[in-house]
Amino acid sequence: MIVSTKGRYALRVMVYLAQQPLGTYIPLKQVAEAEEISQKYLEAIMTILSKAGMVEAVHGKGGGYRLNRPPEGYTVGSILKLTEGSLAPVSCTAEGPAACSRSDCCPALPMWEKLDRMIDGFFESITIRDLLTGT
Amino acid sequence: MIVSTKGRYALRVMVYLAQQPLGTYIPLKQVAEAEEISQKYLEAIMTILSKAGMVEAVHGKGGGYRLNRPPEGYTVGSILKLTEGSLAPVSCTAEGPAACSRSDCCPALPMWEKLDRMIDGFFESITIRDLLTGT
DNA sequence: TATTTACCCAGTTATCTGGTAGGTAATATA
DNA sequence: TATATTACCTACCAGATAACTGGGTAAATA
Repeated sequence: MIVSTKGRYALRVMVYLAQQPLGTYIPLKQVAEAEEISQKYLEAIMTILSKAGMVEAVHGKGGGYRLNRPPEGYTVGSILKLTEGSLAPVSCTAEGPAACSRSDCCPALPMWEKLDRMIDGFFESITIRDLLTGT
Repeated sequence: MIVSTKGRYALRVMVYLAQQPLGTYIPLKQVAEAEEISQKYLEAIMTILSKAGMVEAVHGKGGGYRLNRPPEGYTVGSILKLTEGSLAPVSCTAEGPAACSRSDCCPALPMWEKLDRMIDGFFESITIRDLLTGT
């Protein structure tokens, strides 16, 4: 499994926020209820997105989260990489320092690298707007 | 991570067997030593491949494993599906009965399905021969 | 000051990964 | 026939990860 609930929840929140009136802050509680996701779990996810500058967060009453770019400004890849850490389908291509000792003679390595690039290209070619419009 | 060591070890064994003199049975011990893989762990993997008819196994002295098809007769996908169980990158497309309750309105589902088909097509288009020759 | 919100940290339960241990069954050779 | 060699079977285990939960603190507003 490449993408866990963490990344999928993040995408759902971004899509949800993209559907809200422009500029308004949406409290997490509302998102969690609408999307039927554990609010506590979402908190951790949103903090990641907030720290990375993907969303704007405002404390206190009337606060919450909102997007700071148009939906087409977010690629699915950028959100998943943040929340999942990596999208590498095999550890062979994921780790830099802890590289496989057989990497110089591994007959499968080129395949993994190709797959890696393919998956990255796939996710980078899709934006939140595409998810909204079903393109 | 889509592919764990289990699937990667299976591929390595198949490549190793493909490099041996035609028709000879190779004991697991030899494979494990040459590939530096835990023999006990490999046993479990080879039993899966053997039961599925991917390799021929012969007990006793002079026995071992050998391929029963030419290397181009094995797709990487067929081996990985056996050993990994599934290559689905998200649980959304993996489970049949335990399907997601939001699948009918999920804006991301088409994306997951497309990715699923892409990955499947990728692995099915590569054979053990391709790994051998580096094609 | 009280309430509402985001944010931080620690623990929990279940599942999966990558093994290990200790056998049994089948086959060949001496 | 005895012995060694091989595949195969069952069970267990330690560590990591996923997916939460609980109990706070900090910031902002009414």
